[in-house]
Amino acid sequence: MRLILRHKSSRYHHGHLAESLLEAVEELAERFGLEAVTLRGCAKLIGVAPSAAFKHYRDKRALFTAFATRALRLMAARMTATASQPHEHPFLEVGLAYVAFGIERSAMFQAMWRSELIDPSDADYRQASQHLGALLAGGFAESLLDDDQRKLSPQELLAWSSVHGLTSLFVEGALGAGLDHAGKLAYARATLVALGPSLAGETVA
Amino acid sequence: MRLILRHKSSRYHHGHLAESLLEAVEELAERFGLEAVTLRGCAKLIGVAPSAAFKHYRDKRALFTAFATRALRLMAARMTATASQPHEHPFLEVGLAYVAFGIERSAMFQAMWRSELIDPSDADYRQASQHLGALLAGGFAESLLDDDQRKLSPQELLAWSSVHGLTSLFVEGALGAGLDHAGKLAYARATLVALGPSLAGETVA
DNA sequence: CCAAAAAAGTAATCACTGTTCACATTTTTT
DNA sequence: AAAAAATGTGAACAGTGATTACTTTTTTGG
Repeated sequence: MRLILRHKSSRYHHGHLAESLLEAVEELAERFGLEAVTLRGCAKLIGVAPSAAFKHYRDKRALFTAFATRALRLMAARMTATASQPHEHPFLEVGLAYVAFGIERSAMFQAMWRSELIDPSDADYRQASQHLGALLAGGFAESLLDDDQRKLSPQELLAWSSVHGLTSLFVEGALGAGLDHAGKLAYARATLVALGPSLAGETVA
Repeated sequence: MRLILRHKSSRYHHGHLAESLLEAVEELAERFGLEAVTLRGCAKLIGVAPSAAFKHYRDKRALFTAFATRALRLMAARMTATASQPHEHPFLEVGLAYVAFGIERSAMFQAMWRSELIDPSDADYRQASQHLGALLAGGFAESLLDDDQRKLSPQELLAWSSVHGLTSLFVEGALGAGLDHAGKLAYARATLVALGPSLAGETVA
């Protein structure tokens, strides 16, 4: 990932600072961990004064909320792309897209579920999370992070939980330490295949 | 939970500072979130100078590692207690113990999986995580966080993933926002019951 | 077209954080 | 009882998020 620095040499205005800050968050989070991401660190990486960030985000939480929002949208896009193609077992492939996104962009996956860093009243964030929720409905869950969510059926929740748990264990480092990307995905596929019997006869399957 | 303050009025030595700091971490994490827990905040809550903490823990990470270690041990104890009683469906009950622990002590559950806050080379931590791993073996997983872990069977990993994912979704706030404790557990039970067909004929079931 | 307003940057400063260090007090050991 | 070890205190340090007054650039309306 290439960071957008300044447009030309030493221009006063950066031009894409809001965008660049999001990229810096991911860059630093992937390298040093989400907890280690610092507003000043992001600003320095981009080559801008720390206080410039506050012209685009009210505070650090707003920046992370925007980062989580982007994560939700990217994940949704990936699942949509997967679902739009014909597959023998749609749930399996969409579930694997969920896992793959988590493994490949672990900082984003962690950020989108770390509620302490997110402002849930943010409009963009709410919209993105509801959109992902609608997508999961096509896969295995109706409504995500919604106040008046209908109760998912046991099979739907089981499907979501399995996929989410599998991804979390990989991302948290509790699983697959010795496996490369392909190995993790193969392991995940075998696990989700084993879920088949529990979903048989469901629209989810 | 009552915090241990000072033994008598204004005694110079606290007497149980290491222990008290761990309790303070949980207290503050449950109230304000794990990210908001501060060494100085813990010290102030106990009524001690900030620098006193460093006589018992090398740094903040060491304190959190001890906290995660305690979490692993408490969870292991709870699962052991559940497994030691006769049940019609042992996996189901042990899995529900996992979920219940996460819901009731969410700060601990979050801390034990937040690898950025943990020193994985800590001897106590390693021992506790291996012990929990051994317990999961009786339930559904052989080896946790182990370098040379054998590959879990798809069914074993599926069981662990489902339980872990379910707990995570509850703890992260993505699920069950409108449910009380009993409601969440009932929801979890229904979900894990639905996993039955996938585990049929396994030692796990 | 250009002055005025808005947008987007800077530098200095604030309170708070983790951490260290020299020192004080208590407890334990010899 | 003296010495040593353990466990506390208080004052510092650099790094953090955040605010403020100010500067520079871009956009806009008569």
